[in-house]
Amino acid sequence: MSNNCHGDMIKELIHRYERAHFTVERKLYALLRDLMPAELTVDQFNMIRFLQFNGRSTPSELAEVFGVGKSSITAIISRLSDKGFIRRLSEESDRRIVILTLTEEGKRLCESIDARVEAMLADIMNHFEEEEAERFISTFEKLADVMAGTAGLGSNEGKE
Amino acid sequence: MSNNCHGDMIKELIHRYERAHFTVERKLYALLRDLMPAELTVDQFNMIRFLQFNGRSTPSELAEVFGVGKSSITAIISRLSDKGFIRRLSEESDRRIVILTLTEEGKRLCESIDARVEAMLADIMNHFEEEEAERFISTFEKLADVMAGTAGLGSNEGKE
DNA sequence: ACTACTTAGTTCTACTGTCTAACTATTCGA
DNA sequence: TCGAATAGTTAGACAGTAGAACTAAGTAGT
Repeated sequence: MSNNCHGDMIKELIHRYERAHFTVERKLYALLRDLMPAELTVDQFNMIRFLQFNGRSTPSELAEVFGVGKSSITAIISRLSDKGFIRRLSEESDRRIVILTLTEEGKRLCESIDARVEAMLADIMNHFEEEEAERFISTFEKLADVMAGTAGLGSNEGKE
Repeated sequence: MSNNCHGDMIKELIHRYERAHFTVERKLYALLRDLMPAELTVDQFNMIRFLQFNGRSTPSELAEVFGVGKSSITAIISRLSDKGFIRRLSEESDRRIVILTLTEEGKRLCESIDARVEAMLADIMNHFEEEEAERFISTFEKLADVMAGTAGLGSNEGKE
């Protein structure tokens, strides 16, 4: 077993990753939560945000992207629709499909929170040299690709 | 404004970070969820895991570490205690304090899930050169330190 | 054209995690 | 000893989640 030390090395790296991940995620979530206005949760903001980038979407697509069941999406969308941030429209060509878009108020709200979120992230990022940040994010993107590729393991396929 | 391009650079990095973060977190959570046995949620596993590393803890410490209110901890601990994974004991020297430890069954369960989680993470990590992984994790740890330091902004202090 | 299957989305029910406020029990301090 | 502080729990509310049953709409086979 000449690769014993290699295995231990991996184990060590995993352990370090887990610790850092735990801290970063908890803290980031807490910071985000503090930036939310009273009428919005972090999850609701993420949904609105996706719609702002995407322009429009459907419940099925959101369920796929967010990795949750469609009934969860219905619940979130209904709350956001009640608050007047999201509009539901039927697709002309296939009336089963629901088209989701932001209302003007939704767009405004999203932009104003977005600005604060970016400022917060910029604050954090300023603790790093540009080169280190660039390298970190590049690896992070590679990780995202790997994870997206490992999709098969996600096994949310064919649900509902 | 000679640093306009610098600001844009930061903005670009932030945007890339946000996209990668979103993908990685959603996927990681989905993978984790799939590793959980029927009787445990991901959050419950995280709590058990912390106790395994820490040996023992108290509701107050858990609330601090996990960044939530003490009543949330009571709820989670009660469920885990009902299932026989966690034991509640009163501290001799100050009977207000509750000491939390894992039962033997809790330890066993944690170890078996842990093995699977590590295998899953090792799988992902094998997509990277050791040097890149090492550098990534180092920056990640630095980020964790920065976030922990930014604690003041977390504003969960003095809650309850 | 009629029937059966599929797909998109919603509704209903149940559970977990969360917060806040009110409460109990214990300790500390003046 | 009495009042304040501390540790934890309880109760009530709500968001997010899953799963099963449901509606509405489109698709295919015959």
